[in-house]
Amino acid sequence: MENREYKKVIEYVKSEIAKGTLQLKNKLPTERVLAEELSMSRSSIREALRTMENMGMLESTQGSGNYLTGNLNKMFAESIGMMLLLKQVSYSEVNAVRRALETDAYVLAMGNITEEMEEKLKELYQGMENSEGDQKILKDKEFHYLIIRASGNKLIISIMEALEEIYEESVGHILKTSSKETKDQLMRCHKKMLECIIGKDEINGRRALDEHYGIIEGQC
Amino acid sequence: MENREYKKVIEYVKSEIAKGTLQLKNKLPTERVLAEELSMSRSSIREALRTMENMGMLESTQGSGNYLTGNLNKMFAESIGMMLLLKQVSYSEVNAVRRALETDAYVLAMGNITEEMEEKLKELYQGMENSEGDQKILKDKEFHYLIIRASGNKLIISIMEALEEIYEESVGHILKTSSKETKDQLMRCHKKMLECIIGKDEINGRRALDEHYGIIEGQC
DNA sequence: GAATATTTGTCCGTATGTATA
DNA sequence: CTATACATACGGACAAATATT
Repeated sequence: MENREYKKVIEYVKSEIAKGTLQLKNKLPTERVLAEELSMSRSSIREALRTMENMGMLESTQGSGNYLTGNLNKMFAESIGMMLLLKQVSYSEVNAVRRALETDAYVLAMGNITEEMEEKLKELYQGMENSEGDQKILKDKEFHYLIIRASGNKLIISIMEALEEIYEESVGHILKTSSKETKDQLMRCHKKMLECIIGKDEINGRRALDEHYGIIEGQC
Repeated sequence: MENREYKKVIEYVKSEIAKGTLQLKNKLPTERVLAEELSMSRSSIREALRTMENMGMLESTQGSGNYLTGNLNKMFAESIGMMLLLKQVSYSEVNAVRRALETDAYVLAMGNITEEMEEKLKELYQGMENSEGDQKILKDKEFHYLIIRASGNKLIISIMEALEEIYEESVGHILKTSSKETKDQLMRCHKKMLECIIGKDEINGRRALDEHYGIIEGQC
């Protein structure tokens, strides 16, 4: 069907946001009030509220009310996870998206990164070298995501954080099972990434990231 | 809340897909049967079905049933549209994601493109030169999306198609209101993109796309 | 084509758990 | 602690669209 009743509620919420009368963290009218105002049953209102909750638009708290939130990023993980489950896309294709976005983020980060961040990156890199197992994987992730966050592009950050959940087993597994040679290769990539972001060397930085993702791709 | 009843239904559907007992286009058990099997009320079942419908996982048809579909891409448009509405991300940031993904798609397309596609691209380019207004915008879009589809990466295609809806007014508007000089500049980019994809010249092809998006960005 | 059964769409009423004043 | 407001969940009823006989 196309003409769904519950879409009226979503349209209502959107218009209230557009008008400025509904803002983040604000409480929505109660279900009964919404039902009356929009001339719908509570059931239909609730179906709409559920979809919006699932989307990350709002959060419902029993006994209190429905509050506008803005956690839309979790939907990226849901959608792509479902696509993977239905085999509509492959892990390799998801990986290509990751590479494209992280490369872009890396270049953007080059222009934004502060000295504090550079120090933190060095710290994380050293941490990677001096640790093993889960600890190393954690430092690795922090290394990448510090750069991604430093890009300042909130959409890229959202998507990459969503994809992090999907990959945390898969890539983690790769890192655990790969040979020492592969691990050393990855460490050299990280070192180059670190050097190039400090030295603002975009070309070699891109190469390091490309090599990094090439190794990951090869282990899939 | 975290422990939502309706999530049981989503988990149920996911597990059926994983087991292979539920496939695309298949009909789900009726709402009443689901209610009985999962020991829930029909209302709760319906809330779950609605969220899944909204997600693009299934389609409900009155009098018939609920059928598993796989149109997850529409959720990308919804989520990003909502982020834009809430001003959590800017059009400029969305543009950066488009650039990153289209550039990746462009390079992938270089390796996949057939002679027929190249002919079609030439045709579209000529069509752009020889037309004006909405017709020109349409050819422009077709030109870009032929390349994107030629990339073969179904996730990139999904995301870009979702972003197309969001940008179709915004970019269309830019093309309508920009000066002749800007338009000529864009045409030169398209020409370079065409030449480089045929000549497998990745470096200059990337440059052409970068220039193209730089112009779009400048008009925002 | 018509009649009947099935299934989703919508609504209402009620009971319960939770948050808030 | 009490009372009120609110979301959560259930079950029943009827309408509307579809499928089946």
